[in-house]
Amino acid sequence: MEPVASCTTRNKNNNHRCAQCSVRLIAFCGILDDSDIIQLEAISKNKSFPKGTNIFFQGDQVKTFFNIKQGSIKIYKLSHDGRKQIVGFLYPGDFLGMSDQEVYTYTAEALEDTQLCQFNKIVLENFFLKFPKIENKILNLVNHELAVAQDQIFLLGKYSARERLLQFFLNISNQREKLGWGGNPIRLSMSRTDIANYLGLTIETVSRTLSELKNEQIIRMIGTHDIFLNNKKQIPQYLN
Amino acid sequence: MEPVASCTTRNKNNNHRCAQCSVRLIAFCGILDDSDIIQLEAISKNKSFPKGTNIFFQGDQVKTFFNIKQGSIKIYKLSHDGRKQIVGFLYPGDFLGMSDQEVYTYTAEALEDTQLCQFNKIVLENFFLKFPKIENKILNLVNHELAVAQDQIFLLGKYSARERLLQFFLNISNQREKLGWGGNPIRLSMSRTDIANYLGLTIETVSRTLSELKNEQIIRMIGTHDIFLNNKKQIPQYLN
DNA sequence: AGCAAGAATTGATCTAAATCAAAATTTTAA
DNA sequence: TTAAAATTTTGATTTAGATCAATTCTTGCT
Repeated sequence: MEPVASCTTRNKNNNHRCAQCSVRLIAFCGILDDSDIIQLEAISKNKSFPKGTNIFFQGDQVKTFFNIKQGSIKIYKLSHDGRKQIVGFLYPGDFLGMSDQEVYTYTAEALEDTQLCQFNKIVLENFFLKFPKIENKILNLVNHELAVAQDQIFLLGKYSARERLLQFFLNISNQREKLGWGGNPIRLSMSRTDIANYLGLTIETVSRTLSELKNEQIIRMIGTHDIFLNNKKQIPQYLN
Repeated sequence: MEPVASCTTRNKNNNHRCAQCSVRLIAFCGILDDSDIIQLEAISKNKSFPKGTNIFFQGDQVKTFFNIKQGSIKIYKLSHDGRKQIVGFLYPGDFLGMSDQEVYTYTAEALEDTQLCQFNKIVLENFFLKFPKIENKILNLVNHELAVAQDQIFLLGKYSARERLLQFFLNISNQREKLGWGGNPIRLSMSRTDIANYLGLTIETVSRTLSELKNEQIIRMIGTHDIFLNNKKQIPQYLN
């Protein structure tokens, strides 16, 4: 085989990546059928972000949208005086980068090596005109993000430290199930510092509460980042 | 004049209510021009909700969407064990009733006598197909709601009681300015109980903190529901 | 106008989680 | 493989805001 043929083969495979994509069923692109998705593929680009790298910064001009294929991301806001608050964790299938302004309203950072599908904002917005279904699906996803944010407001306004952690684990577990990656253990891709920040607590409180939950056999841990929910069905009771 | 003519006149006026509507400039319908808005008018209905009445309940099937014309609304979630958390206040121009599910994920209640513009969900969704601009504008509004919710997460996660109240007043003040109803005083249409609930505090803490802010001349109050920000530009400093 | 009933304020005490401090464990890198 | 750095856990103490408890102030209502 000559190099050109090999290159063609590579491109061919690349041209079918959407059809084979593991998150297609839950991501916005899933609304398109096999024949239409080829057109979306043509305007998308694969991007890799190693652990700890920033995907964009709060205040940057919005020029690109992303679809998460693999990995996980934290999004956080900084206040004028430097306080930081994580406002969400994003997982495969989530859409990232839309804003109500011309600039991103938060910073996005990869929690582990992460694969994204990248779109130029203008190009994708023009694509909406051709396939309004996509815009509708994205509206759906944004509505879901809003519901998740409102749940987090409830958690921060009304839940105790123990309830916050249990709810957090339930959320991750449910998220994994949606991806077809259900069951125990749950891998926590974020540090204790990130968990504490997200839940409006300190690392000390998180650590102490985890120790309590372990003693009471409600959870079990392997190392520091893999967690078993011993009886998931029973956990909602502990939230009351 | 005979009654029929008078009735016709009334209908005529009614048919122009969108063109004259005070919130058109900021609401989703503002994206349509005078000739198109007549069609939107035809599928909309005026509704009045007296103070304290529910517009819909968490768990109800989503059958109608609303546009707020006048008044204000609180939206809140209830947990299984009866705890309540207000997740937002809505004002003229805001779009209400969309959900990521088949059912509303929160309850909506009028804080004062409130005028809404009502749409059947299915009918409006079909309207999107004819005027995709509208769906795009609503996507914008939902993105804004999401940004507001993320700001509230920051507030609950990182701000002290005093900062929460000051930020709350700034938000209302900015909201009023957007409506062209800027300047002091700000009318608080909600009770101390609602403010406290929304800010993740107790009424006692809200009351005490208000007294402090009054003593320090940062705010001034007329009665219990009208509030002056003595130096609005300076307030962001107190947030650090 | 007067008087309940609810809403808001003020005071005293308590407590969950924060902060300060140190030890143990895990990860990284040489 | 080991040592340094970083992360996590555990302990002692403090504190902002919650809770419990009266008053005071509004606001409908007859």
